[in-house]
Amino acid sequence: MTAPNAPTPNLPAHEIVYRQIREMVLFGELAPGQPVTIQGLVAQLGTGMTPVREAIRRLTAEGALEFKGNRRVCVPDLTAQHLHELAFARVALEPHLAELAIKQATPADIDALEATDARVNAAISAGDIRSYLEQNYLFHTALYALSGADILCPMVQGLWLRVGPSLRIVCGRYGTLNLPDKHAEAIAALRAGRAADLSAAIRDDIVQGQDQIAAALAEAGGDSLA
Amino acid sequence: MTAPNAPTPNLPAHEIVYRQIREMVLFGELAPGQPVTIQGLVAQLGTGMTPVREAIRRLTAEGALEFKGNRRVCVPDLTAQHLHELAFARVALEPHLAELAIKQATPADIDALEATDARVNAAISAGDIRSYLEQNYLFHTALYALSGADILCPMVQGLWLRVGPSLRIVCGRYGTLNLPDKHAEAIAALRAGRAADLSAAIRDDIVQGQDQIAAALAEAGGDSLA
DNA sequence: CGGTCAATAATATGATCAAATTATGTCCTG
DNA sequence: CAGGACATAATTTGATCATATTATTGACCG
Repeated sequence: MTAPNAPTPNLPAHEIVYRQIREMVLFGELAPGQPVTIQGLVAQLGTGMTPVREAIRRLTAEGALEFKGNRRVCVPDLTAQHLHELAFARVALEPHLAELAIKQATPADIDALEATDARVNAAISAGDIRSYLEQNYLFHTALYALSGADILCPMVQGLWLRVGPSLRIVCGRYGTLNLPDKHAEAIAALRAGRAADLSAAIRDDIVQGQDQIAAALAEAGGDSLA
Repeated sequence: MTAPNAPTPNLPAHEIVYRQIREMVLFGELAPGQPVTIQGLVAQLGTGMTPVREAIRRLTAEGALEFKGNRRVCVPDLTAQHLHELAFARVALEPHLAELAIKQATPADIDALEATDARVNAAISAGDIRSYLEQNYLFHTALYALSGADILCPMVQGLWLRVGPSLRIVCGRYGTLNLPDKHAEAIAALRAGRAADLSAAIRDDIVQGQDQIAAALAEAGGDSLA
């Protein structure tokens, strides 16, 4: 009855809408500072306004969207201070999740991560920004998910949700050439069971990426990347 | 037409409802594992169901409520692992916020904190659990707010939102006698400008509190406090 | 003990109301 | 006479509610 590509017809509409808008933010379809209107999303996604409202509330709570004063919602525009806070939180949490993951990872898990990293490199070579953002996100997310941390993983995903739009801007402006890639070191450490090395690789990856955004922001002058 | 106690008629209803439910969770009016129905809240709060739906989505995103499979929402029941994750995140973030706060705090700010701490102690002496939870939350929140960290502060508040219900259970079960109170040390360090001491005091406060919950959970046997 | 039916609660749509922003026109000033 | 600013009106947008639809739960009957 349903089309073959309807894997989860039981999923509520607000969940679908939430994921759609979330991907728009994560992979840069919505730029920082860009206003987001409920009715615009209703028209764009072809659904009622209640699911859209609920999705926006959720994303606002996660920091992916921001209440801009008078009932106006937009994608947040990061300041240097915000970037600093995000870097601190990421360095505090993500290496720890990686260390937890090392105890749970099976060889099959590591192979899957390596395959994802190959797609990351392919995207970098091809200069495909969208694909790079997706696969890079997938690499980190999949690694952390191995930790089985029910609370910390969603927290970290919230941090990525805040960094996403700015990362997109930086990639679009300076290309995918000198992007951070400590993934190979991370995978090697994961295979060898060297927790400290894995932790360091992830930390370096984070710091490099954040430094690039910070540099772009400093070059842009003001508080904004827009 | 409206009652005299309508101080903010301009605030949207979903915001009001959100804060009401949030306080219920934070201060233990809703117990862990307790199911939360939309219509129950509609009847209890005397509002429409749309604001209630939006508030529930927001709280679910923050981890204060949990989607329990079949479109059922309830207050999460912490396992030992979840408690461990929360303790890690709190220790990673809250002492840092305290250190940031020390640079911004004015004498008036510190006096206000001391007044709040006095109310914490009064609540402990009186055995008033609800007041203790409120004032203790207020003490930490106000301290961290001094840091001016727009991203980290809401993150930490999300952590408190998850701990709240369990803390209430523990207080109700074992009383307010041997609760952690490193607040005096924290205030002294804050006045003296000793960042390391302040950081240590906050960390000890967190660890003691979490250890109490962990002990209660271990005594209860299973994964649950309920 | 299993299956079916009814009741209940959540999901989702559309309509209505209120608020805000934008655009326009007029008046005042240089 | 021209340009800008303020006030007002209109359109756009968000908030809320009432209602219909659907799925799940629990009970009752075979």
